[in-house]
Amino acid sequence: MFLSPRQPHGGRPYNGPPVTVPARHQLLPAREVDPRRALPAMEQQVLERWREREVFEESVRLRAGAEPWVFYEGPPTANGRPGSHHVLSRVFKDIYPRYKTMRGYQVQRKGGWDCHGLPVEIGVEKELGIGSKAEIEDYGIDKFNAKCRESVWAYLEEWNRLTERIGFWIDLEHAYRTLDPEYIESVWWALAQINERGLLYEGHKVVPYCPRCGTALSSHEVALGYRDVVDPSVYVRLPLHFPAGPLQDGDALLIWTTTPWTLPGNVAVAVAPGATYTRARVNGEVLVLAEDRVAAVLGEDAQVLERFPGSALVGQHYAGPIFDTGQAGEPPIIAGDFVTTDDGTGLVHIAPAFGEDDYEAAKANGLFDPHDPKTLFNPVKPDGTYDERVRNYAGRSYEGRFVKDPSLTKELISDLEERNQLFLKNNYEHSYPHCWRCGTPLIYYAKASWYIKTTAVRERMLAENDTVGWHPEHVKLGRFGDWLKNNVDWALSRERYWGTPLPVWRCAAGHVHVVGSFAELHSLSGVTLKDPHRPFVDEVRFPCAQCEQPMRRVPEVIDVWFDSGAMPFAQHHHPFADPGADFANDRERFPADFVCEAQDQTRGWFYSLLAISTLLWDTTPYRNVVCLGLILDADGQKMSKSKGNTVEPWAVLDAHGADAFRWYFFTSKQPWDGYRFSEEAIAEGVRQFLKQLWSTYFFYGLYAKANADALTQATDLLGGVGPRDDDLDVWALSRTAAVAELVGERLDAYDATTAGRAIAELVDELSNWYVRRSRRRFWDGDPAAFATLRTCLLTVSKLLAPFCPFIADEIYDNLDGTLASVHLCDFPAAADLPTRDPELEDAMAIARETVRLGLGARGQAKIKVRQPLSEAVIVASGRERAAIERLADIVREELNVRQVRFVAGADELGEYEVKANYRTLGPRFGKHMPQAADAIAALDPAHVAKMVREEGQLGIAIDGRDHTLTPADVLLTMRPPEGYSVEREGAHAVALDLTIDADLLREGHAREIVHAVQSARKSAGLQIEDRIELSLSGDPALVEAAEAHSDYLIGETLTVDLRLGDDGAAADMEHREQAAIDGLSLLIALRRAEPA
RNA sequence: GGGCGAUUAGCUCAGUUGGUUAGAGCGCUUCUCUGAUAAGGAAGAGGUCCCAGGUUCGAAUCCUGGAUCGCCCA
Repeated sequence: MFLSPRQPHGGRPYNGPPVTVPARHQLLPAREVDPRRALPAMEQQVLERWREREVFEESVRLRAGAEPWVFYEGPPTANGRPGSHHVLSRVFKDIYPRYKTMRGYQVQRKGGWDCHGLPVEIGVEKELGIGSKAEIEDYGIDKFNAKCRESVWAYLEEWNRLTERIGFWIDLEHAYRTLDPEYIESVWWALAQINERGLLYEGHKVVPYCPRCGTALSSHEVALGYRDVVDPSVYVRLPLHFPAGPLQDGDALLIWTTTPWTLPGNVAVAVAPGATYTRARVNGEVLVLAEDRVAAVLGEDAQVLERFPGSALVGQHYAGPIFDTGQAGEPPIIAGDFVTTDDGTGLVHIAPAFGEDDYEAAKANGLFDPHDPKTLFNPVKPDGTYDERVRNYAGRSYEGRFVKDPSLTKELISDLEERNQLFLKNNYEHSYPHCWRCGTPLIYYAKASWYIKTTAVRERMLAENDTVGWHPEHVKLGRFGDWLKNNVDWALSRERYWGTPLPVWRCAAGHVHVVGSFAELHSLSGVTLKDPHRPFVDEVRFPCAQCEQPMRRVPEVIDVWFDSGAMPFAQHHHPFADPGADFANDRERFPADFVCEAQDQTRGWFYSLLAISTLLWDTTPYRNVVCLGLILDADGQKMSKSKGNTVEPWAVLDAHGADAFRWYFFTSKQPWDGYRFSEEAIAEGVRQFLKQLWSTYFFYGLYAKANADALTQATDLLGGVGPRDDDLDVWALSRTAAVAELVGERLDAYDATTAGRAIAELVDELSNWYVRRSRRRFWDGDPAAFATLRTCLLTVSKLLAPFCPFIADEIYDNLDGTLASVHLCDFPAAADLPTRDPELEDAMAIARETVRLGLGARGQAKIKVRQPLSEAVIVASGRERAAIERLADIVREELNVRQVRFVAGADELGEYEVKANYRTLGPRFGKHMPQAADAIAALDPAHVAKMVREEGQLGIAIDGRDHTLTPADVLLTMRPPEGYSVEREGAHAVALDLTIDADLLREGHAREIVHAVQSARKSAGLQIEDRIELSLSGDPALVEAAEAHSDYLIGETLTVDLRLGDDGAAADMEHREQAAIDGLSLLIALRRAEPA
């Protein structure tokens, strides 16, 4: 039964620390409710209670042995202050685990911290006032890394505080940390596994590189250093030795470059295979270039001799190399899909060591072996100077010359000129990246780098991705699927210091050994590392198994995304802590049922998780992913510290509370669409929802206290409250059940937004309809009303628990408290919920609509609702009429009329109009729909109404053919007559009789007087249950009205002694007020009556 | 340049498989109710559903093209 305490299924009884649950009658709340309670302060108290009762721990313990539901925490870095976007992801990481726990699953939540990486290093560099790798090495890698280790935790305390404050339940005490030796060992193990499959290799990566600092720059650093510069723009002839296809003797290819220093690295020329190329004659020579570029490059006088597609050039060779570098053979023309004809000549010189497109194109055409770094032709040394191979054809060496030296550029160009290969030179102004530290122009430069051959599992990753539930759905095939389709091998290594060391050792002969555990390293070298970080690990050497030469570790550390992507197993120190475990089939640990991060993680964590798990176990590491959008400020601007438009989480929490913060994120919009964040929006949620809920809860508490005696005796309602006789009770319970079903269904679909909005709607209905219409019964102490509202509130508190865990727990604890927290309860399931009565839900909707129309009619006539009227005339028939008749009392009271009368037809109130129902007839008539609609509109509405009512069908001729229409096919609409106070909508209208006779007027006055007395009671500071002595004097009409309705007056105002028209009595009362009613004056005097 | 998403009232957002006159909240104006609610209710003002084509009896919704904004990539 719904109200009875239940054992949560799938777990043991509560056996945590002793919990004090106040002994009390169940319909009575444990504590009084403060209507103006500040929510943040309330939340602090709830937090305290959670700590005392160990509610989080217990909520997990309780489900021991139950089916696991696995959550992975994507680790944040604690070296920066947490912001609002962290609150966003953390509350979404909280709501679903809470929900699933209440559904009976066991949800372990292990926290985690990402500790390595460039952001940490940069923070330390700033702190030390240094900015280059040389300076770090001068400072000492050991000391530098020690600083990094420290600074990782700079804001740990604030992270922990914020995590607790927002109600994010996660085990921070046993959080995994990517810097721990155990974690690193698991990462090593994974790399060794990948290596055993032959998927770890050394290749090249073309990176923005500062030749002076000798360091690669991150894209962020590159963005810091763009400057407008003037570079030479040179067009170079490449003669042909053996022209073929469309090419002829004496033709030359024409290429364009703004970086002449890359020409010695040339190994090919790329063309766009689909574009049109020409042989064009200008000044007696024939040049080959894209047709689109002829006029711009050769001038208007150039003569196009022949056109052909770029593909006709592919496979031909030109005379080369451009500079004498000792390269053998003639370089080829290849296809490049990146080649455009927007600038240059449509023929692009390819130097694979100096451009990413170049590198990929050369690799794709087999111009070097990507798995053998030595085969990539790179004549530039890491210090930015040419090596001994570069010379001109006169034999002059360029060895040792710095490639960005302007005088070198001049020499290279004049060398081309001397050989008659320079076609044109001018200047080119463009934005070019420079080193943000030293100002040197950056070069794109192929660095040796370690790769994981993820392309080997690309198809597998795509197949696995297909099984993942992405939210929003479009990420699967869109952003993420697209990324996977274009997957390239994972560049794993970083030439940095603070990171998981790459466990690769190599000897002078180039033999490679990948170490997969500390034990293995010990057995090879005899060394036991206390700290596996650099520089200690760098010192470990051991003899090569093949050649006996010493093996030394390569200097790189690994990409931090590999760290975090390894968390499914590394957080458990698998396989070292659980030898022999079948991890991939361990339902308690793998795969995750749920992960949740911001959308930028598609290329970050979501990818690294999938890649690693696919490499190791051929399977996805997660089943459902929720992607969160970006938080913008109220003007749609990205939040950033420099703009000063960030919203500090603490300010929001202090002012509005965690529930309000959470509620905003859950319900203001679908989370992946991003937010326009403002405190005002959060405050609105508080007013609209949290305060309304609190106020309903307060109302319950207030009247429960006032009726404590009656409720204490009403024990029969507690065993199990079935459907009540009262329509409002049944309706409220039915609506609650309906919303509970919907909320469960939506949360199962990871749609917290729709679920939350449904809860808000329910609370609104309870507050503004159920309670509003049931006040009298609460005033009278009707236990059924209390039991109903209590059931609804408790159900709401359970539905709301995953969303707003604080207010939900406060309400539960005070109204029920059987368990130590609402978070130990089961989520309301169908079997626990009150019975649905869809017919009544429907009827109530119609009744409310009728009331709305009636109030509209009153508004038109400008007659206050307090003034009773004799009659409301309602036009309705069939289902609607039955609904309103069933709920006539509610309609009557709400409209304040003495009776409601029904008229079946329009006859008395107006006329019908008849229209076709497009929805049913459209599919039937198709193209003939307009004729059908016309024919129906031409019918006599009264006849249609009669036929529909009496026959249930209607014959009609359309285009000379007979058709039978059902009542659903026609829509009857009211048209009101002139001069009536009528509100209408659809087939439905309400008219009010506006005659106010003396009797009605007296009753209206009586109600006004009661209202005035109630205000006086309130301003006199009386409690709602206080009895009073009351004296009314003044205008005779008012006194007369009070007399005529004295029973009503006495009952409403709790008067034990009523004096009318007695000025003397008024003089004795402490509290006197002058009231004006309908322009008449009334003196109200009252005092509290002593209890008998 | 490519991929993805968004565009509906002054603002924040709903809008189910295409169906009659496109909704809510906030804000504004007027009125009103209230012994729970700095709340609620009624009425009013406020819309080329980004634009242009197309499909259809019928398009905010489906298709094509374009614009603007955002994110990611190049």
